[in-house]
Amino acid sequence: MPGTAASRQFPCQTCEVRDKVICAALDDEELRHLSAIATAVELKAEGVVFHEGDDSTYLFNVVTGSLRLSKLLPDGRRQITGFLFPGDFLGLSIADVYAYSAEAMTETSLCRFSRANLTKMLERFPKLEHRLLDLASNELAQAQDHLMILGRKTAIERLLTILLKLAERVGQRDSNGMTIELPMSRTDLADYLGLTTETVSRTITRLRNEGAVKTPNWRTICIPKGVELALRTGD
Amino acid sequence: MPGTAASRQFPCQTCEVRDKVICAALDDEELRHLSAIATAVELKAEGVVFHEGDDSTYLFNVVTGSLRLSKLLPDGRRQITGFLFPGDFLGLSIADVYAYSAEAMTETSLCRFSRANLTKMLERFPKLEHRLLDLASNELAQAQDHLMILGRKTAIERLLTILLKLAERVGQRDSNGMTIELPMSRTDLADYLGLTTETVSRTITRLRNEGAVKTPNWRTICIPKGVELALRTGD
DNA sequence: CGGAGTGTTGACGTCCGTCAAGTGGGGTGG
DNA sequence: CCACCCCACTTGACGGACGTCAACACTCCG
Repeated sequence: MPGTAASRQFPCQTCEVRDKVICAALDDEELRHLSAIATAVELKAEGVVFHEGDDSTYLFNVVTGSLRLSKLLPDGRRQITGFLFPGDFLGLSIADVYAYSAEAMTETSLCRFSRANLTKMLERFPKLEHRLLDLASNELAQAQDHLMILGRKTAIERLLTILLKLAERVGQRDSNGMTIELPMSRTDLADYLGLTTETVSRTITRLRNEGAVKTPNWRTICIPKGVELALRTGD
Repeated sequence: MPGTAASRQFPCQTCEVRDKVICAALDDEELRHLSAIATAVELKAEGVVFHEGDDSTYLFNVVTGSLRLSKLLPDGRRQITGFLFPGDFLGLSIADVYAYSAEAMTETSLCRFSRANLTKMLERFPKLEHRLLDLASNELAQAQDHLMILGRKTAIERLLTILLKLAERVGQRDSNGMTIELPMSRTDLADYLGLTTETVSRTITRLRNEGAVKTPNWRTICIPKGVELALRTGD
């Protein structure tokens, strides 16, 4: 019966990412405790979560929206190390400062934990720490794929690789193939892929001319069904 | 008194990396249990620990020596994702297969755990899992630095970055500056830095001509004291 | 309608890759 | 102990992929 102590709803129970990120490791009773130390954070497009070098006071779940993680060289050169989407975790760091900046690419909502509180939860629920290790291992594997992109792939291979990866995260499948609503600018893509905006633009044009993709507008990319299959099996 | 049950030595107690890797998280009593599931593994130079795609049955501590981790594209292009030295941990993977190959660059000894056994230990000693998360976070931060190298730095910057990093891990400091005994070939360096052996060679030559390094022989690089300082402060 | 921002296209330059020919040091064997 | 070879490394000549700089196009605003 609703309203009784045993069945009262708390926010996490109805969360869009209840079965992802760190929450997936906990049952409802345990999640109630985690819920108590969580704070909702809302960000507009281009809003800053934290800067490289800030004290790493908080950790976050991504609930809705999209983020970019980036590092800067002193002269301004930028490398984007990852794009985050709902269900991703943010803020793992052994040092006491963040090793990268995190910015919203679109309107975004996060679930925030203070490091101190979360550490206590980890001690209480070892399952949580196990889940974090899984997430970290995943990130590590992704980073290694990214290293291969940057170190050894050509511009066109880089672009196709990330398009396929984005298709898995944010793609809509229909009878014609995949449609991707890009949350990021050409500059963001370039800084992720180790290229310039001009090269990204030229490469997309080349793909369009070859019939590999369609671009109804700047932020939308369609991959026809046949092409997608060919790509997954290796060109 | 030596020889009694309470004080009997077991191998881990005298291990060179007792205070590093995952063992640092445990006291002597706990370490005794970990010791029971560990197997020593010895490798010659160029020996293979495992291949990309193998079942990830084991995890390892690096005790002595040096390893390279690498991924291959179908056409043979190689990206080295990391170099490992004593105290590093090897084998973190969420999937049931390794995401990269691991090969010894020099004579190497490892401490091997089966995944199944180690998982049991993690349940028994949450401190161990916490330690693994720390190690994974560290690796993640390293991977992000590596992404910056590959995506945004020039050949000479790439080389200087890795030389400084190697100096920290395997460098000998004396009155003249740092001396690095490189465990890896030019090809390994190239595949780590996203370059070719020719470019690595030319870049080292250039550094030598500019007086930034000395190379008594192929595998030895010296960084004079003044140069090292200039590099750390940003050229 | 006009301006600003993002994306595209073009002309040209450059850094690094490719291909090929040395060079030198360590190991083997005579 | 020396001669030879092998392999890793170096060096040179050249080319190409991508970067740079600049002009232009499209769209979203007011």
